[in-house]
Amino acid sequence: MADMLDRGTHDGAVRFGPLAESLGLLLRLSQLHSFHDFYTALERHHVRPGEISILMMIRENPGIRQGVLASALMIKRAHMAKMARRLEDAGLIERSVPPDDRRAMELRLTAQGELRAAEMTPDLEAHEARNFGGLTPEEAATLRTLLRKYLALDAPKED
Amino acid sequence: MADMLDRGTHDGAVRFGPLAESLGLLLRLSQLHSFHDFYTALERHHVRPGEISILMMIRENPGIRQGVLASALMIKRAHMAKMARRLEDAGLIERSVPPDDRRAMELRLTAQGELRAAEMTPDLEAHEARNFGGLTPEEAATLRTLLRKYLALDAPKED
DNA sequence: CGGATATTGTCTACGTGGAAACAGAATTGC
DNA sequence: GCAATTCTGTTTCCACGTAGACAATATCCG
Repeated sequence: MADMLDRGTHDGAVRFGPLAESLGLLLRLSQLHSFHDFYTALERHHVRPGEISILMMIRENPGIRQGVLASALMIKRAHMAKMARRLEDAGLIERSVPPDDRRAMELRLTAQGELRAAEMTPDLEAHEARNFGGLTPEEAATLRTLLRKYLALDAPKED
Repeated sequence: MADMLDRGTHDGAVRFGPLAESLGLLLRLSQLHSFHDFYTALERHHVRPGEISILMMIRENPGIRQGVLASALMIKRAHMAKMARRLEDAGLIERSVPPDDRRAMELRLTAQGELRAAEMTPDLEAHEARNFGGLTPEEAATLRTLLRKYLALDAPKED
């Protein structure tokens, strides 16, 4: 093994330079890292990763409208429309037009959707318990808190 | 009109429930939030977001091979091949086959690529300085440190 | 009321990124 | 040396997600 001069010849020896301080890149790489683990942990439920969060959100917010859910998950309405249609075709959610606004589309879980969501929950929690990467559980908790604050998400308002 | 990060744009705020504790979703939302800001800050350079990190990485690691760069940025070789081709066509990078391994492809910035990278650097740094979201600079520094540790980017990994 | 504007979901075209198969080159085993 | 295997980049096809235009509905204002 030579000295450290031959960087760039192996995976672990690449210099990130200023990019190592880029929050955007760090978030991107972390998201990819977490996503890969997430996908392998839940693939056996035959539900796409993006659809999982939709199911869980509808379970927490029955009757939520597509656009509201889309902006909560930071995806576009066009994409939400496709996924909602697919989940409806799969029999997991039900879409209904509310009488007070016939443009809108309210989303609710079907019985089958509830079952699927309940089936996924343990795997989700197990994934969360393992998804610390190189962090201690305390550091992971700090990380979550910081991310929620970064997103200005910490406003758990109760009705 | 919702200009800020108010996911509860209606009377009832959207409840994230257990997903508010999901590191994967928090990372995903944070990455999307950062990405949007990143894109608007650098779109005038006419370089795609994914290509910016490639240019910066090549600048830090001249002669790096496509596959090594791909795994460092956690993207697939197939995709790296396309982007490298596009950057070569744009005259920003130069691709050369090293004599010791004629399968490989070494990447370097052209003079034009160096210029473009130098042009982008101030905007990148300005973006980093503004991209704290709801965090204080100290919290942002902690967040970066935690993300690097999560990715095991600080500790040099040996086989 | 009736026209102008905004909102909601949807559709089409496009860009981004991956999976799998492939060709060429390097390495290993015989 | 030669076949088999492995590694590198590439190609093709496909899934995910967005941008922009659209129709239908709701709201605002004269």
